[in-house]
Amino acid sequence: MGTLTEENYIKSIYSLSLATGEVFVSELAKKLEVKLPTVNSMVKKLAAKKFVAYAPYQGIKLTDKGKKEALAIIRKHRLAELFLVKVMGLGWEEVHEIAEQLEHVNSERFYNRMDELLNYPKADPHGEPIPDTHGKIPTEKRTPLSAQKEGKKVKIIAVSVDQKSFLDHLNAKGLQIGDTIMIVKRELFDGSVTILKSQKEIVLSHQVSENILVSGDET
Amino acid sequence: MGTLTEENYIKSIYSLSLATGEVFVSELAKKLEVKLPTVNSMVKKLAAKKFVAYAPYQGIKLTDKGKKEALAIIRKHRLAELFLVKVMGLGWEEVHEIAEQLEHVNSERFYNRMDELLNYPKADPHGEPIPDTHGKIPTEKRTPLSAQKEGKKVKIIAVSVDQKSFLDHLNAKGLQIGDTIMIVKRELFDGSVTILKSQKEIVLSHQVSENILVSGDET
DNA sequence: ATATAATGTTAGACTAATCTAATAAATTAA
DNA sequence: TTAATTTATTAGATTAGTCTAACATTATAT
Repeated sequence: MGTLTEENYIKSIYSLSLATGEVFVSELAKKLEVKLPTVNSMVKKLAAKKFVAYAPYQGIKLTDKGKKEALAIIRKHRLAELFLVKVMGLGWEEVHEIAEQLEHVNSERFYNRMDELLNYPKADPHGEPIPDTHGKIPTEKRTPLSAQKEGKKVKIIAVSVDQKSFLDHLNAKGLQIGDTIMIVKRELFDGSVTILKSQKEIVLSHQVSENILVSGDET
Repeated sequence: MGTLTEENYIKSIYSLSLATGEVFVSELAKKLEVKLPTVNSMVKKLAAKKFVAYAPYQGIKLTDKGKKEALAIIRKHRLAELFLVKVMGLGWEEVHEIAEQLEHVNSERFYNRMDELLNYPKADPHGEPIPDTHGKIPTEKRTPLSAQKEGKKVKIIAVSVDQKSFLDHLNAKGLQIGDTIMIVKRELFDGSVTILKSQKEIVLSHQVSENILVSGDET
């Protein structure tokens, strides 16, 4: 375990490097809302502690140790979110901020008890998978709603953003994780998508539909 | 709200100054496990922020602002402890450490929801009163078990220490908050006390009995 | 292929929280 | 009532995390 700040860097490096396996100083600086030199010196420190592999002017990569640390934090964050929703009755759009704080609580007991009370859940309220104590992530095929063929029937399994404004929008449209929907129409002009959920048509902008993840393959 | 460190200083100042209304630099240093100059500079900072009133070589006193802050932190700590016991099923002897971390979580929503789920409780698992959102503390007359007359029947309402070793000891003796007991004998020699709880005699050392608080007046 | 733009690094300073060593004030004891 | 002891303060250094300004490298665009 590192400091709170180190944990936040590791978490961000993890999520930003998911796609390509590495992340650049500028991306991290933007995400963490600090200046480039700050990231630079922090990354050197994380490298000294063997959380990341890094050479000047190259991308930053997590080591196995760093990945393990990242997954431990993510596990805590997602368990906390689900706990806040299921046990404490809060809304999925308001738990992210609280979980950002709870994820730094250091207590195996606290988190293992949560896991137990929630009956070893596989995903958080946004559909994101919850790593187990060994850092193992349950995987399920998922693609953006925006990439689905017209006529296809799919299940919403996750959202790829957890900003309150976005979740509020989904709440307003009456959409949630687990819903089965049918793709009615994809507009070429603006990329908006019309879907059918229990007899009701719902129109989603491209920006929204690309952040809704559904079961199954790409088109 | 101050920093985490400031919050810990304010909390300690509050508890150490409960009896006399003030606390000395050396006491604080001991409690917080830091050196005197560290406390000295921190106290100057807290004074600049109007959390404490302080003049060199004098005792440290919380201002009204400081008291309010202290009570807000204590409220969060005690709610968290009770929540961990009642909702999460942890033991009263293991929740203190976790609550020390949870008390710094910044979320009205989180704590008010806890309060609601616990049905606006008056005391934590150790019997300590829980301040309300305005910092008001429910009071109840309480005196150490060690100061009770032989033959008296009293109810255990709190413990004045929450070290795991002490609570483990009470668990082993089968005593808990809410128990009604009778004082059988007070030994003059070593101050130990023999009590009766549901037909069973239990012997408690002076050190233990002075940290068990019971209903009612002094002898 | 060189100039320009974008990105990354180094140097040096700042704040928060801590420390040790030296000094000062207050208290206690002779 | 002075000396010794305890307690508190000041001065100066250290580490973590941040910043700005200056410089260096890499990428991009004529």
